[in-house]
Amino acid sequence: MSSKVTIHEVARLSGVSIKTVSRVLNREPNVKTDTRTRVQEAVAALNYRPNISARSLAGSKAYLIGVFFDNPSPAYVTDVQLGAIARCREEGYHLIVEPLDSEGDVAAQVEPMLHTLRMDGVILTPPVCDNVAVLDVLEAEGVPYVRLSPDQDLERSAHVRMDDVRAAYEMTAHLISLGHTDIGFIKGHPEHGASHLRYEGYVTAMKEHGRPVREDHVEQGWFSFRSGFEAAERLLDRPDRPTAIFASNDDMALGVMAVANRLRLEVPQTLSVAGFDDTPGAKVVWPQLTTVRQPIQAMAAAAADLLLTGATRTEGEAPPSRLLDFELVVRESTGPVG
Amino acid sequence: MSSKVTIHEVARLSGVSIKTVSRVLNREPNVKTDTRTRVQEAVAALNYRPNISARSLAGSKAYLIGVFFDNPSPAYVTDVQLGAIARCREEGYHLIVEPLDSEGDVAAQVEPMLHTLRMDGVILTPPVCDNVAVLDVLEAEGVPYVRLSPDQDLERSAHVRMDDVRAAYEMTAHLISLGHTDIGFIKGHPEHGASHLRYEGYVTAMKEHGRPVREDHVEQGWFSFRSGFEAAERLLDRPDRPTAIFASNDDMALGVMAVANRLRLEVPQTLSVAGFDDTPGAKVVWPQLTTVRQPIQAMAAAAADLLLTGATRTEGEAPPSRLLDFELVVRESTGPVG
DNA sequence: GCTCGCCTTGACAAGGTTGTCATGCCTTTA
DNA sequence: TAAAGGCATGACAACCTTGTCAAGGCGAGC
Repeated sequence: MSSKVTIHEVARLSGVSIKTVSRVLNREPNVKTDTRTRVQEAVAALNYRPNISARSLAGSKAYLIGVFFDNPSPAYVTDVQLGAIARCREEGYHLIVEPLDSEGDVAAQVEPMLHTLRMDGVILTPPVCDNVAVLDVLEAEGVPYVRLSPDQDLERSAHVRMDDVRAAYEMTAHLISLGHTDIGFIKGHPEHGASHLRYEGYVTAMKEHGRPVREDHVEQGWFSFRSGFEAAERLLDRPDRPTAIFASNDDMALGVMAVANRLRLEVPQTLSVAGFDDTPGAKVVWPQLTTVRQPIQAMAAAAADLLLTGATRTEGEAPPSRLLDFELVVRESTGPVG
Repeated sequence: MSSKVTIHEVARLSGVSIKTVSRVLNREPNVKTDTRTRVQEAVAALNYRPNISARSLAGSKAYLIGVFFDNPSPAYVTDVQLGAIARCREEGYHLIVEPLDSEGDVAAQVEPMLHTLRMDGVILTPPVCDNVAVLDVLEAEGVPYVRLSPDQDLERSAHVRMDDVRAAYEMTAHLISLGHTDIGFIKGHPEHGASHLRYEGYVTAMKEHGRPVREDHVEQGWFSFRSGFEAAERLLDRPDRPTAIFASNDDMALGVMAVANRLRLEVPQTLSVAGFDDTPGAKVVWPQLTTVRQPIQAMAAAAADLLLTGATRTEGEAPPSRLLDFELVVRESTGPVG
């Protein structure tokens, strides 16, 4: 059993009042350096840790940040958690995870948990971050929130995102620099905002480099392995096939690789393949996939930071936002035209 | 802003004392049905939700279950969270996630968080679940915990696991039933307990079916894609290669598939490949991988259940444990001997 | 009819921290 | 020199619920 040391004992040992100990713990101003030091020594000596329940009952803060998700990708979710925790720990905050069941009434699930356990802030990942009902509840309850890679209504709240357009532009430019002219493209799920942005980057890069965007070299996909596989079959099983394919995400790119294998097309000698997201699967394939890495952990950390510093509390001002840099990860699936 | 309704107002509206409302909320016995109903109506009318901080300060429960992990597999971690949450929600508990940095002093990370935020229980995933220092801290702090798939010292605490031996046995039997005689095996990381169990299942099945275990058809791997790839190169790049390979996990099995592709061996016509774990990657490969599914969500739910029902509070008795069933997932990567 | 004991309920303290307000001292300003 | 204001600190209430203990009512057994 742990000996529960209270603030009382720290006060007694350091010879000050409870309130002063509290001030030191909360880094409040107006405490003599001398006193502050003495208290800190007592805290260390007794191995005292404030009781979080008492804290949040008495004060306004709960020392809890929520992460709501409804995201099918475990890798994404875990990265968000790791990034958020990294920042939260510095301030003594904890992370509470709330998977949402998108099949049901999401807003109805959110309301009780917000009500019971007053979190100091919530991080929303796609696609929940675009669920208007959830945002409404959050605002009604007065809980600050930050959205990660939101798709719609950017001005509505604080958010953190990455420049999908430029990333897709640079990946396309990378393929062009390898000598490719006919670069196929597989679009993502049409209802996912990133799809349009990535396509836009591809088109812009092609045009700026004087490459025509051939209608018959652009296929619609749905972000799934299968849809990538099928799109690749249509693109590759004919004589005038492209020498490179840029898929809007890794899963679809893996589908392209599978078709290439099946058709006995050497990657990257005969066909270059590029993906987007740098999922774990990108490394679990041979050859390893060239892709774009989203700085997910950093984005989540930035979101936590906005929450912890109170940057979301803007009166009338536009909500703050952060735009983080992506990283082009060039592996073995792309190479010069053979 | 949400109107903060207190238990006081519920008491006033229903015409009973605060304490009686509390009794109803906590489903305590000895409350007249009539009274209970009246209180419940008032709760509903006011949309009252108890304040969790006040609850845990006054009472013993914190309504928080922790999940500690240090697991490189996002899919695993997410499944654990989903499984645990499913059970926790039923009882109004929340999940607090604490990724541990295995590079540092893990026990030192655990102590403060346990001390600050008194969780009612903790779920430990591999490999943290076998970290003796962490278990020591947990016990010193008097926090109940349940381990998932622990490897050592099973009797030390409550735990939930799956029968790895039998699963490996059945996968091997499946391959044998398809007509395979020379079945290669790739072992997992030697310091991971599951490795030995899975190998044991393989050996037992081979022997019971009168198949010899050829030393040169068993390779050491480390659970990584690369190690599977390299092991497969050794197994396959020779005339007397096996007609089937059973890898101790999916990542290594995917490595095998990559080598097969490279060597132009048709899967499953020329070579059958089986994995273990049913990771997302198993479906993102062509042909899709035959593997063993661990009921991770169910295991986590069982762990949460042990915690919530107080089953871990055994006085002198042996700690409780649960053994869950696995599932053989037969997909396209295994087939009859060609 | 009386005692015993169970069921039902309520009054009150406790739980550990923060917020508010008051106090005393020291420094600056007129 | 006196007044004003800032700094450092402490006393005490407040936060909202649960645990403890006592009390009243009622039925069963003798």
